[in-house]
Amino acid sequence: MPADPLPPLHLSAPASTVDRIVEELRRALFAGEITAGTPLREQALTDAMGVSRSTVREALGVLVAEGLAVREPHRGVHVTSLEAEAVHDVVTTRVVLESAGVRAWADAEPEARARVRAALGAFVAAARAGDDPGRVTATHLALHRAIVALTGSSRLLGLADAVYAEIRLALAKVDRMRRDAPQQIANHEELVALLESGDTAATLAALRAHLEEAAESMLLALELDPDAD
Amino acid sequence: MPADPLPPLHLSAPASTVDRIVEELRRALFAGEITAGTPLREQALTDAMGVSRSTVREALGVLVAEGLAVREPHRGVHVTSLEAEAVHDVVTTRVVLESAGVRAWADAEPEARARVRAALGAFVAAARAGDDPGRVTATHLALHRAIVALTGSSRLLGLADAVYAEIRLALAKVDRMRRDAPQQIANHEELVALLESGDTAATLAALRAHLEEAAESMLLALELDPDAD
DNA sequence: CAGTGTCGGATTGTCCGACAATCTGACACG
DNA sequence: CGTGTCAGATTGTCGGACAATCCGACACTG
Repeated sequence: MPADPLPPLHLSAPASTVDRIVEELRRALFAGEITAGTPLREQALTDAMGVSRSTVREALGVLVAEGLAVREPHRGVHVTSLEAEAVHDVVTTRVVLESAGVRAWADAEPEARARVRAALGAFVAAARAGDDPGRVTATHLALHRAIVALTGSSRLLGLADAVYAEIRLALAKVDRMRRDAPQQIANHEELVALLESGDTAATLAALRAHLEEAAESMLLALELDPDAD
Repeated sequence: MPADPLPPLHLSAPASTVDRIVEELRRALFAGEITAGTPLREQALTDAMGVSRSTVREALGVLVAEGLAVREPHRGVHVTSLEAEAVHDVVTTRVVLESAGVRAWADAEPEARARVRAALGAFVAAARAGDDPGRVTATHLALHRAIVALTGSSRLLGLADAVYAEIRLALAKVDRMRRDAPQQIANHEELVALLESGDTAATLAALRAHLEEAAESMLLALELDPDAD
């Protein structure tokens, strides 16, 4: 008998230069060192980071694919900025995508449901601990993502990710200045409780209300935002 | 008199080289000229298409971002297998997006509703005339697109476009070999009639049935095993 | 002065050639 | 039969180059 067939192991490849550039840009974005709307010039980044323009271009492509930046032909790449109108549009989109997840709750894989519960737990823990605000935002988004994942569709999840990427920056700002963490926790706990209850209509209503309220907070955060605190 | 303030016009930028490469690769993929799992070598594509390797690399990045191909570090990019599972996934996604349009019918802008009727007319005309099969597919997709547009959300429309881009060529193949044009016309006319009737539930059911049937045709056209759950 | 044509610098899109790092398969070796 | 080694193929990154395009300033016209 062969001893152990070896447990499944996986080795993460050493980060490529492109990955490191993307990572650094992401960090600067979320830290607020690069504000919304700022153009990301290829030559400037090339000089600043000591890599070739080809590599910078590829990194910018990744950022654009993630929705954190936008590319306009012959005009360059600039950091995604949310207009008020866009915020409402995002709400409409999120309502559609996440409602699909809510409707799928009953027929969803048990693991998918378990992942929603786990995501809720992680979010509550992070929000209660009041750690790293970035971590709160990440777990918050992860919860909403898990709801979309209830549909079991990788494409829907991908579409949702595109939307989340767009609002991640604004949401991070909201989470950073939000004083009502307990209220947020309660809202999400209620949402999941409604899901578990099986009352789809009520859940949908609560979801829509929650998303619209979140949009309000985002608009507020975006407006009364001179710069550093 | 103060002439018209000019209606909103938009000009589509001429396709970049990268776009044309991506388009050509997509075509080859759906045409079966490149089978699933085939590695896409940069040098080979460079030679075959008469463009530089940098450009090919960027195009491959787009394909990977779209999920049509996979990149493994230092090993290259290879075509993902368009499994039957993917087709079902697309149906789920389309049902969610287009159902949102159906639900929005009552509250939609009158122009948006008018555009659905116009799209239906164009599709029926093209299908009846049996013209250019490409035109049939275009008007067909335009109709479904118009339904999503009922939501009034540019983002939802953008997400739908991403999905349509992925299936456009497969759908063209279906439209080309489909002998049941009259049936197709009837289906879509019924769908819009249900919309007009205001019976949302019935419309949603018809939509789902239509999309699932379309998926069957697509699987058939792609010669895939229709069984996957 | 409003509107229009023109010019130059800045920036992107694409191309080319190069090289190190890494992967793959074959082959020799114990 | 398993292991070490090596050459070729392929990718990742670099640097430089040039045309196309965009942007702002400026001169011109009526």
